[in-house]
Amino acid sequence: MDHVARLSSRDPAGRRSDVVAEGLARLIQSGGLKEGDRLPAERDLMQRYGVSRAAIREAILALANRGLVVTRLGHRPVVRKPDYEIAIDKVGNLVGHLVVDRKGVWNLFDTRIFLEAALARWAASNARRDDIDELRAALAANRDAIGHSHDFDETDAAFHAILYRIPGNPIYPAVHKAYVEWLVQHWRTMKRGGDIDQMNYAGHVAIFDAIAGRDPDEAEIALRRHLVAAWEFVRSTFPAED
Amino acid sequence: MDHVARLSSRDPAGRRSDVVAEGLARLIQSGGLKEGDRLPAERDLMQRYGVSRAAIREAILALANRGLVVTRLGHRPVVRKPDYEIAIDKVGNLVGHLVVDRKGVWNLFDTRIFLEAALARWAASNARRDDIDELRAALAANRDAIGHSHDFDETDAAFHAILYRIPGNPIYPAVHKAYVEWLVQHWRTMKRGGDIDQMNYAGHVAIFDAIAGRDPDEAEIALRRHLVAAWEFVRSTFPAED
DNA sequence: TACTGGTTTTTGGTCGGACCATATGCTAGG
DNA sequence: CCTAGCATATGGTCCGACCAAAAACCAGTA
Repeated sequence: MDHVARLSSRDPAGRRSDVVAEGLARLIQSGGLKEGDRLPAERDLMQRYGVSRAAIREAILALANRGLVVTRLGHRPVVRKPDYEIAIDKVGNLVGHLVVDRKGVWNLFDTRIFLEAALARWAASNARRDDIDELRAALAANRDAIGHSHDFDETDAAFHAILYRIPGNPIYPAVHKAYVEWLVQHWRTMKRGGDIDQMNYAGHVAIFDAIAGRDPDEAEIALRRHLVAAWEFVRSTFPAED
Repeated sequence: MDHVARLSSRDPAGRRSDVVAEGLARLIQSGGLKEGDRLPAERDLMQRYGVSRAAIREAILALANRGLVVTRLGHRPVVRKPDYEIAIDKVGNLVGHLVVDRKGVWNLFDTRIFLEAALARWAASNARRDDIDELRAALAANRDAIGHSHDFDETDAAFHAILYRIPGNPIYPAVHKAYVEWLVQHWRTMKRGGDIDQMNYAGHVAIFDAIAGRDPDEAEIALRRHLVAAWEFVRSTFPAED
């Protein structure tokens, strides 16, 4: 009944902490520990699993690194079921380490252009009436924010976010959030005037018109043009190279 | 200035292990420790950072969980510069925890269809001569493998992999590798005969013909048809109908 | 010289106990 | 009733020790 039997001195399963982490992970995803539940104290767990507290701590740390629990000092670890956003968030700090050069950032930005172009195409073909209405509203908000850098960035991201939401797959919004987080540092540094906002807004208008006009090819073209122009600003944040 | 831990002696912004991990991570990405290098022994690090070995161990474990180092028993941790494949691999074992139900798997498979359809479209428009040749060769190998389940799976994946390689962005192959790993468990379980292979091969032929014929719309349609059919088999591995 | 085998050293993995820092809850005093 | 303060719970850190696996070393042999 108790699958967390004590670990014998000769265990084929690798590190103790891995065994504990695996057990706890299974416990969580099997529903034995629901989201928000606090898992047992370290001193309890070391008795249940028959291992030292160090092993327990390393196991919990592993879970925390995977995003399955959150740890606060003085608190028991709290279970947090992983969703796509957390998953991509976790890989985010890794990606942040490898988009340090222009090539890395371009690879990332390239996939954004590619994915978002496909999303624009999809929207042009499959967007529902209220999707279009939402885009229209976001576009209006974006226009009203021209000249106010912070607000414009907000409404800009909001407009693009709708494209990621239209297919109804929760993975896309998570990816979008990741793109914004990864790339924001590369354009937040540059000063810009209302003319740039004007240009970006015009790009949004073109995208919207194509989608509302149910023209997939034009939607893709408009979006590519818009993002390629945006890339020019991102690349300008890098020192001169090839 | 943001998430970087301050090294102030007054108020350590985080746990000691976090400070150490951050320091080592910075050391790695700054090139102080090149790929393949073995970082100092735990007993050395505890002296350098002036913290206990437990803190060092937790720091190294954190790095290992992030994929920046690999640890083997009796070995010093070996630096492994993160690449896209590792990044997605890391998020992979997380995703594996949340694609337990059909809805989760469908969300994932849906993105694959979406992305791969866009890739097929791209290939139809932008593939070079040798890309086409490679597809043709992969198609032939796939045909010859009909009836041999294992070989067919191999050549099947190889054919699709080419689509991910054509844009020349290393992120796509990494994503493909992840798809295969995440989804393989859901179709490896089902028995199938040569007729299924025949059907899948026919799908590949249709995709290739459309790409070679430079017909983006048809390429996307053919690929969607192919993968939607494949999904039917994936879904059949789930017991209850909802 | 080159190989082979075992011995010593290095190094990660584990353990137990202790102390500290913080959060929570209980309790006594206003 | 409310608040300050103490007791408790719990995570964070440290120490010193031992074990096991891998590596490094070295002597003996062919």
